[in-house]
Amino acid sequence: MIERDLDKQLESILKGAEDVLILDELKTLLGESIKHDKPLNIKMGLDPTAPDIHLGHTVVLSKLRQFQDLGHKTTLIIGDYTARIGDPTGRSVLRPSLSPDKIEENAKTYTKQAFKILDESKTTVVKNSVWLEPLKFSEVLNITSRFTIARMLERDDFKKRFSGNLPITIMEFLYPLMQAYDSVAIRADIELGGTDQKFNLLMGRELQKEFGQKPQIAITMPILVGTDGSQKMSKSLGNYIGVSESPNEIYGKIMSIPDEIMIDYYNLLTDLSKNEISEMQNSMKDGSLNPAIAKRKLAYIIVKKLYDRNSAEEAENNFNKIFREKSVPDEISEYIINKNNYPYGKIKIVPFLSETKLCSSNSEAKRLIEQGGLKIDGNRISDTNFELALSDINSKIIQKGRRYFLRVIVK
RNA sequence: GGAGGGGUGCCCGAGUGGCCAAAGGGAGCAGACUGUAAAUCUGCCGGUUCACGCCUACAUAGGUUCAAAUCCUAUCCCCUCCA
Repeated sequence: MIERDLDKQLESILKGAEDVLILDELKTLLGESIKHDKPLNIKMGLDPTAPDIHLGHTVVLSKLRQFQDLGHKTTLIIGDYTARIGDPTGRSVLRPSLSPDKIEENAKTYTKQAFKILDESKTTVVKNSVWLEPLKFSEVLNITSRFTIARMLERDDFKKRFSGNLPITIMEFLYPLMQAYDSVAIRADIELGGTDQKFNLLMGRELQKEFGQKPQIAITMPILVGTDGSQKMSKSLGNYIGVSESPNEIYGKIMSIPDEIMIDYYNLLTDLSKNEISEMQNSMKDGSLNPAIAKRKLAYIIVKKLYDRNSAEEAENNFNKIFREKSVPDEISEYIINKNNYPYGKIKIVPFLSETKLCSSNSEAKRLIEQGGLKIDGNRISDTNFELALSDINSKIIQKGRRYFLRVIVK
């Protein structure tokens, strides 16, 4: 069922969006859709170039989800064919191409993870190899004849590479056209993407016109900044939060983002209304709301979104235990010692730490102790020659720094 | 086909015969501080050794030298320009 209230639809659609091309067309389209009770076809593409998706991807996915909640039809395109080329967007160098096997594998985990955000029952998933693979060369020529090099070079990244004498392959030129053809193939009414996708989304409009279709509306979403607070979230920069990471991990990583980007996260990743968010922003500014509290709430919301209420609560408790009360989490992984391996009943601490993988080498273990980062049952150990006595070590907790715990079990 | 540039530690990147386990930055780890795993400050950041040291490391394989990331040779890979 489509949401009948046009303004309500608009508010939801526009929240967080960077750009809508073209807004008036969108209004008309929504109006007609409501009038005829006919859902719109919303397109979003994902290229399975890596095995996991992260919060950055979920910005656009969440927008797609909103459309689902508004009663529209959504199509998630798995760009298995386009992934073979690799989207040149924002790239200063040629991407390495991926093997079909790898792509296939990635596609599986991608869709699975995307359903943490999307409503599976309302999503049509298709691979674009379905229509791109069988295209004849003559058809490709037909498509390519409609665009000029000059038009392609309007794109900033291509322009930079071109003028900087960096290579651009013809294949890369084809990428935007392929994505555009996806829109033709599924007769998209609206396509969603990151701001960096603007060019590609516009190509879709143009190609649809060439094929006698009504051009799609392009809605772009801002690029999410990574946990470092400065660069876009990406796996290769190591500043990402993966959607399949554990609740504790996600909660903690959110807590580690700089305060300044919190509002962005609220805007792009939560369902809070614009008003609620700006209220929060003001309270932080005038000092009535501590940023730490706002950040905890954010972390909670995101874990809840990706998992469920229970996981979010557990993650919160865990965090509080460790960092606020500086005590020990409820669940600690165990390390089992076989006492037969230690006939003298004593274990040297340094090799023990590397054996448990708490430290990656003896030197690191030694450093840790010298720097005061090791505690056993809350007592700081500062002697690198310390020895554990098997007789009283059972079920004691080894703590590295603040966040790593291990319970020792003697058997 | 020809000419040229380059491959350095987890990543980026400096280093052109000894003072180099290799500047600087980032990431990571630890400590202090904090109603945050924010910010900030401090320390650490190849392995092994109590330590002197030793071992492994600057694409790969050889060579020159008392001494090589740095010079030579071959090989592999990447990039640019001309055609």
